[in-house]
Amino acid sequence: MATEPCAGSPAGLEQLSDELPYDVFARNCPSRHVLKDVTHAWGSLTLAALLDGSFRFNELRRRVDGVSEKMLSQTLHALERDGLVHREAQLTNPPRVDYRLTELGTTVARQLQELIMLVEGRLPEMLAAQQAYDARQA
Amino acid sequence: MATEPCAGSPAGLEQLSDELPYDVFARNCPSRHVLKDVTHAWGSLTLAALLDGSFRFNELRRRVDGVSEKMLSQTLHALERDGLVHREAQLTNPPRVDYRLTELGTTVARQLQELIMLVEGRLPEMLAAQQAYDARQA
DNA sequence: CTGCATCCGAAAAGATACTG
DNA sequence: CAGTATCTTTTCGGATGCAG
Repeated sequence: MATEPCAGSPAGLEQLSDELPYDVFARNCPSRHVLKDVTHAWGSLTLAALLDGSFRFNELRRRVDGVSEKMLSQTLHALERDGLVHREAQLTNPPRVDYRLTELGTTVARQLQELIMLVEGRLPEMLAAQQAYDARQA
Repeated sequence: MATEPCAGSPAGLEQLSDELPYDVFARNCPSRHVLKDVTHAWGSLTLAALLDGSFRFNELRRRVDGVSEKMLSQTLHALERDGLVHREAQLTNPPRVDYRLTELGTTVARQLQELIMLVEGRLPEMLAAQQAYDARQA
C-alpha cells in the first residue's frame, strides 16, 4: 500500500536529499503528508509546546494561544496517528486526558524547536525586510 | 507598529523558549506569521529546493512537484518579503527571472532541511504508527 | 472536564485561462 | 517565460449543542 517508496520527481531530476527512498519533493510521497502535519501551523506549535512536558487538553489550548478547540483536536489526532504524540486517558470522573510526546515526537519537536528559535532570533531582520518590501511596493 | 515585542501568552505562563522578546506561542506575535511562511507546505519545500542553487520560476515549479502556478507565485512573494529569497529579473525577451536564497534564507533553509531529513529518515516508523492507529479505529 | 458532531461564513488552496 | 485573474473546491475557525 503506502509502504513502498515513492518515485522521484517526474522530470527525472536528481534528488536533493540523498539516497533515501522517500522524497518530499515528489507529488504523492507519504513523507510529504507527514511533513505537512509536522510543519502545519498548529501542529508545529503543539509539538513545540509539548516539549515542556505532559499537558491536558485545555492546558494545551491555553499554551497554544489562539487555537480553536476543533483545530487542536484535529491536530492532536493527526500527531497521534503519526506516532508523535501519546494520548493517555483516565476514565475517572471528571475525566482526565494527558498528551505527551513519544520518543519520536520528542526528536521531531526538538528539531522543530531549533527552527523556531532560529526564526525568533532573526526576526528583526525579517521584519525589516518586510518593511522594506512593503515600502518598495508603495 | 509591528516592531515591538509581543506580550506573553495571556494566561501569564512562563515562556517556553527563553528571554527572547518574540514568542510564537502568543496570539499575534509577528514571529508566528513568519514561522507560518517558513513552515507552510509549499514554503518549506520551496526553501529546501532553493538550497541547490538558483532557479527560474518554471524550474522551481518542476522541482516542487505538484505546486500550482498561483501557489508558487504567492509563496515566492511571501518568502521574498520575509527576506529569505532574492528575486532577480532580467527584462529580456523572453523574460528571465531567477530566484535564490539570501544568506538568511540559506540559514533557515538548512535548518528546515534537517527537519525534512529527520522526517524522511524516520518515516517508516510514522507510517507504521499510522497503520496501527487506523487499524485500532476499525 | 474532555471532548466529538454539525452548521456556517470566511479564507485559503487548486485548476485553468489569459496577458505582457 | 513569467506570472496575474478568475472560478471552483477545500479547509479553517467560531459557535453552538451534546455525550461520557
